[in-house]
Amino acid sequence: MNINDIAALAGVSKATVSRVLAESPNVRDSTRVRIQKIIRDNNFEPNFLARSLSRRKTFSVGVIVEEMSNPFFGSILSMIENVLNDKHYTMSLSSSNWVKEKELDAVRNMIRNSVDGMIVSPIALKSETISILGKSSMPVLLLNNYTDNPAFSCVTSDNHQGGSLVADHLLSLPPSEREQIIAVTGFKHQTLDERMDGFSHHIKPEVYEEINTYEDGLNLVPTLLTRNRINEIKTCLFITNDNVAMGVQEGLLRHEVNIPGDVRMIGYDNIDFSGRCRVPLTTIEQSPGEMGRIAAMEILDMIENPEKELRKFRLPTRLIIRESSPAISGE
Amino acid sequence: MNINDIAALAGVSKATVSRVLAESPNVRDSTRVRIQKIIRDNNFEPNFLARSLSRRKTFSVGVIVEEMSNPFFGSILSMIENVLNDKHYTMSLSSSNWVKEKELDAVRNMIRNSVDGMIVSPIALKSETISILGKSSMPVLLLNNYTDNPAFSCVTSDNHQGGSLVADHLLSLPPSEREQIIAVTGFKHQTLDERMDGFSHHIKPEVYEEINTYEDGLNLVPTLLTRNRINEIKTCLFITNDNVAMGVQEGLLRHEVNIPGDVRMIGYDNIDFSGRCRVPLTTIEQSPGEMGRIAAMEILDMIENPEKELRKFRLPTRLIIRESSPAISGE
DNA sequence: TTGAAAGCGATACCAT
DNA sequence: ATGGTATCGCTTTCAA
Repeated sequence: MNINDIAALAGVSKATVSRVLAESPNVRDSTRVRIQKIIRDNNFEPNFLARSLSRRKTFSVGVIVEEMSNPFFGSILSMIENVLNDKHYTMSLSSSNWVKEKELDAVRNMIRNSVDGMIVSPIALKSETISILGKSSMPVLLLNNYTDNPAFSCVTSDNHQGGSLVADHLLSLPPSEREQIIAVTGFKHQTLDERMDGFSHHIKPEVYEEINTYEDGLNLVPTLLTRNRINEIKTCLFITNDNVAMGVQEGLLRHEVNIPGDVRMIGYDNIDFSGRCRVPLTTIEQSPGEMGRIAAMEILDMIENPEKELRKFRLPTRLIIRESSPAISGE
Repeated sequence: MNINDIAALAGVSKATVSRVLAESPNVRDSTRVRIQKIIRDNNFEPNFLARSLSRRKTFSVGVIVEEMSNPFFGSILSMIENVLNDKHYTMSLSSSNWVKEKELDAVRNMIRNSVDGMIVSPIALKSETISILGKSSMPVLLLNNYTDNPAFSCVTSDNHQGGSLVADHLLSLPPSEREQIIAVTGFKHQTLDERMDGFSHHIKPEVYEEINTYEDGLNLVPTLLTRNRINEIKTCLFITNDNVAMGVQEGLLRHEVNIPGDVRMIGYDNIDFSGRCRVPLTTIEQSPGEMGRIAAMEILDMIENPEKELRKFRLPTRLIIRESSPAISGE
């Protein structure tokens, strides 16, 4: 069943049916109604491939994230999808799973599928992906990454500020509460670098890197005990990811380290469970939903106003104080 | 830049270029190599809209779930996407957010976009969505819902078995450990009905319904205390959803109810944090990743073998015993 | 091994 | 207000 069949049934040309489909006013009311009835009766749905090919517009937006089972991205994606759907756009979703070849394939695929624009959370900024996207004439918005490159709009959380909020919090404590400061972070990624950067501005912590998962966090604890003697020296732990922080907390509790008595902990992300774990976590809140909303609105704006100048958004973060590191006014 | 341009540059017809694109063997090696070089040099990517229109095949699968920020669906979606990508298919994703009109719109949209098949986790089985899908000739796989309707393949978790595993666990306890049994469940949905069904087969619990969120769980506790006197009568609580169970647990702990001393708790889902909360939760494990994997494999199989008969998968569940309701051999 | 030409299912311009 | 037709970019027969 296609537009020709409908035209034949209605005894008109397919041009007229097309006009009805496009809700053009240039159709006599009586014919419009007649055609609409035939369309409904036959459950006819226009073929968007053909329409897109002809219109050179797909009403679809490609979205690429590093991983989609991560609740942080889940919130972002959910919001992106809602906004796109409201505006009658479709979301085409891929995840790179942190491998650059997959990311590049995903980009190529979206180009081949003629998406109207892309929202990409790139693994890294120096990459073939970014260079291809930069050359393409397609509207591209970078999520979770900031670049000066004028080819891209950006929506990120202000990670630098987040890190410095943590530093401020620690510096507000009496020195006896922070005899030793240790930072735990994951693999090289702009977001984490910025968090560490903001944090290290006034503080020079010892740093553990490449601690990426809950299990990594759990396994780090023996090292912290023997190498850093955290049960003897009053320690503050800044962990740049709540999920990892959960692992560390579990490890500490298993070794009967008192939180926050012996060790203070500050995480990052404010995932649902950071407020619900054994010792609720002081952490930095981001706004994934808001990031998704702005990203989606912005890419649609870029698609519909190609000449508009690109914008860079940096969303503010907020320190959430909980039991794992309560506030103490520092005399 | 399109296939004609490439053809012109290579001094051949577009038919030949098309053959090269399709990796047809019927092209002289020398011309193939020459054309490939030109394609690469010009960063030419074939237009899949045109290809799909001509081939009547999009290599895309539509996926509709109730909500995507839910980690259960996150795991499913992530696996579906991986499998699809491996086979060079694309995932087009929508969420209904539990509203039927959105679900129906999503289905219509996917039909218009000529997806090769659909995986849908429907809000309900009696609905216009299902009736439209049933009539369509497109391969459709129902996720998280079982139906005898031969038009659909199904991939579900064996919720009935899950519920009865919980019942078996409780019945294995000495009667003094279960003076009172209460079930807490959410809104009407096949998965929850089946869990309750399997559970209630040998047990007739008092049931609280429409308890859907963490907060709902938290707020239920006062009622449990006053109405069911759970701090006086040794109570077993079956909560058909771990997230809600977390809320109930938090509420109980705030009221200084001892778990499992005064009240035993059993949840359902085995989400990441059910093993990490204050009193680790005895629960039923599903395999969302496995569900996603099977669903994706099956829909691809259906797409590529349209005549094959449809299958219904019911994945087994497993009882995970943790502190919130430890095992006791019931004398 | 290659090319010419007829689709695929819409849109949109130009007539009438 | 309506119809005829070229067009979007590619695939696929049929001939040569």
